[in-house]
Amino acid sequence: MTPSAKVDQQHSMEPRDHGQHDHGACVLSALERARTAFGDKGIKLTPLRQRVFEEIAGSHDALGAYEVLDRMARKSGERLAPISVYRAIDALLAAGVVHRIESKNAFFACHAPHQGQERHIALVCERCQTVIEVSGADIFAAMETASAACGFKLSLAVAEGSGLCPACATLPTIAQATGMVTQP
Amino acid sequence: MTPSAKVDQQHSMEPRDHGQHDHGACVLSALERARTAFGDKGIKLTPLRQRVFEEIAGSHDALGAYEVLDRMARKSGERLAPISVYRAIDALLAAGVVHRIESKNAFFACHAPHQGQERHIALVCERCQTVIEVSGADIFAAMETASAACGFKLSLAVAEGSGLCPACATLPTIAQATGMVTQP
DNA sequence: TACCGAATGATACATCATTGCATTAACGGG
DNA sequence: CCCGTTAATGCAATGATGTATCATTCGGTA
Repeated sequence: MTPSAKVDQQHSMEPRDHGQHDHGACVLSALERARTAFGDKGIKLTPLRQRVFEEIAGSHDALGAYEVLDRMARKSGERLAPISVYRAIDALLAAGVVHRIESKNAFFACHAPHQGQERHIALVCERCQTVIEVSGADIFAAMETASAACGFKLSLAVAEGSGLCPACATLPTIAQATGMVTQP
Repeated sequence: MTPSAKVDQQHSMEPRDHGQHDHGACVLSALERARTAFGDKGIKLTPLRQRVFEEIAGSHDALGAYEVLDRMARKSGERLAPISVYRAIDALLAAGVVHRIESKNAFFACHAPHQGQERHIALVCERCQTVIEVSGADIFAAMETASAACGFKLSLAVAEGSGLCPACATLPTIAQATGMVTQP
């Protein structure tokens, strides 16, 4: 991790990088974990799937399928059919290297592997869009308890949140401080 | 779905009826609560909003916006524009008399009011589609705890589940074993 | 009356996701 | 090596969900 990181500036649209973060290295390690996951599950990490994964992992955001499509088209000049991206995403979901955020119809890459069987929940920053995952064992246990208490046999649980990530939460609220909001 | 079928069991116009359940009365009381909720919040329960609410409340399912649209069109012969339904639903959401299920892009009516500030979670039956709500205080508390533990300032939490409702969970499973099509 | 704002209507478009079928790549057995 | 099977991809169309924009109506009210 060289502190003199050559920062990838090509994604001019993202307000990424509060805090410094070796993005290249982080994507590479994600890719390495993906290879392992695919290997373990006996699914093939094809070039297309890898490209899609890199696109998703290369943003810490949750990306919609069409956003992935757009970004890949911008890079390669060739626009895939939506179904191709969806199929690739299906494989990535099956391998467990990306997850879906139901409340956003979008997908994000695990950047920390889920060791063991522990369930996690996704937290989406409303300001910088970054997605982080936190352990959700207690949450899912509580959902199970609440369901069982009324006789409901829970088979699938969804839990996700949005708000401000640690970095954004501690930021001074510039707009308010400078009074620059034009309309109340 | 076969359009030829006279009886579209799942989405035909009414009676559901696991156990006995006075549907008319239940919709009326939902409507009464809706009136109160709209009054309390200073929002108007217009005829259109009421029609949409009746459609949603008249099913214990979660309905998609287009499903509401279809049902209303079948009844009145006039097909609204999608936006009209979405606007009505927005008002119903604002009044708190319907909720959205993120994982289904669908909406359902509260059939038991949320007394006090208590948060609830929706549980959707995979067999009969009925939605029930259960208290989710522990769940949301756990989400808050998990978020706070990593410095995330949670402002919106989504938790929902699917599985088998009490009625369906206790049904003999023979039907599944024999591959028979079953009805709620 | 004239005006204002909220609600609705109407058209179009944007976004999310799948179906069906044709084509190509990958791989193992003759 | 060829062939057959299966997985993966390409391609066109369509379904499903949701929004932007602008026009119109309607109820209150100054």
